Amino acid sequence: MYNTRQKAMIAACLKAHAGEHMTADQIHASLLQNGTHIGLTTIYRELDRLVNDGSAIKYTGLNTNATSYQYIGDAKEHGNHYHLICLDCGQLTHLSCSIIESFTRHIEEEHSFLLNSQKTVFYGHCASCAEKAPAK
Amino acid sequence: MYNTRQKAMIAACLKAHAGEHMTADQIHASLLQNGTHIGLTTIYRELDRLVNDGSAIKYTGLNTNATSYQYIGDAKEHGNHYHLICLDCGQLTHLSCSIIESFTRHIEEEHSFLLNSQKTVFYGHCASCAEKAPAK
DNA sequence: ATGAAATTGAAAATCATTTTTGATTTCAAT
DNA sequence: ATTGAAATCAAAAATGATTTTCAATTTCAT
Repeated sequence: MYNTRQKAMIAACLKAHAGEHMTADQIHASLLQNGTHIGLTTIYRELDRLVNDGSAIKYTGLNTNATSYQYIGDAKEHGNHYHLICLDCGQLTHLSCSIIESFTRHIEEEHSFLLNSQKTVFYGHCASCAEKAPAK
Repeated sequence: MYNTRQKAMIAACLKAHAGEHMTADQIHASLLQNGTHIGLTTIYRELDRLVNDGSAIKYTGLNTNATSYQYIGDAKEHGNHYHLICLDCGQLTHLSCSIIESFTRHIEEEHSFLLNSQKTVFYGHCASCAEKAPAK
């Protein structure tokens, strides 16, 4: 795998926005603002690679219809943690808690299923959004 | 909301395939085989309604790129349960287990997040697929 | 039976993503 | 440094799932 300016820039852009998730288009636009033009095709290709690496998560079907991506750290360091996404505001929270291990183990031992923490995303409502919209 | 033949047939088709998930196209084709032609537009519209009702789940980004739907029971009876999907074979399992409540409560009390069991899907590997492909 | 409101569905539009293709870049070997 | 094969890039065209439009049809409360 060759190292290219494009790969570096795309990864850098995602890292720079580590708190948010971005669509391929947004990354494209953001890079343009910094004077760097990279083909959308390349951005899609590279995002796929980052997701496979485990360096980014891919979100489909959030409030919008466009797929978005978020940086979650270099391939190695992502321990066993999950992500919570608010269905209203889209805010993402990292869930790092000892309960994960016991839960994962239970699912594995009692239900014969190996959870994938990278592909699984918990959807729901964050505290502030849950207040606004009364329980349904 | 008016009752129509189309609504009935689409729901019936999903129920008839309760174990699997189907794309809009597959439903369209399946109905055709039974001699019923219903516009794709209508099928999409109706599927959205079923999902909002909580009578069906919508899956995006499984192995494929097409969205698929699965019947999960009438609006009322879907208690607090989750769904496990195997990333390899696509098999869906219902997770009804007391651990859900304690897990949900923990997330709510300790992490201020209200999980939505309809929107959240656990991805991973079922027992038989996990065997075939050694742990990665 | 009547008609307003809801629904249907064909055709056209949308739009994110993928494919194609040919040019360009990387980097290991010389 | 030069070379060249493998990898990568990116514009344009294609794809294909989903949505929108809108006129015709159907439902059901009155």
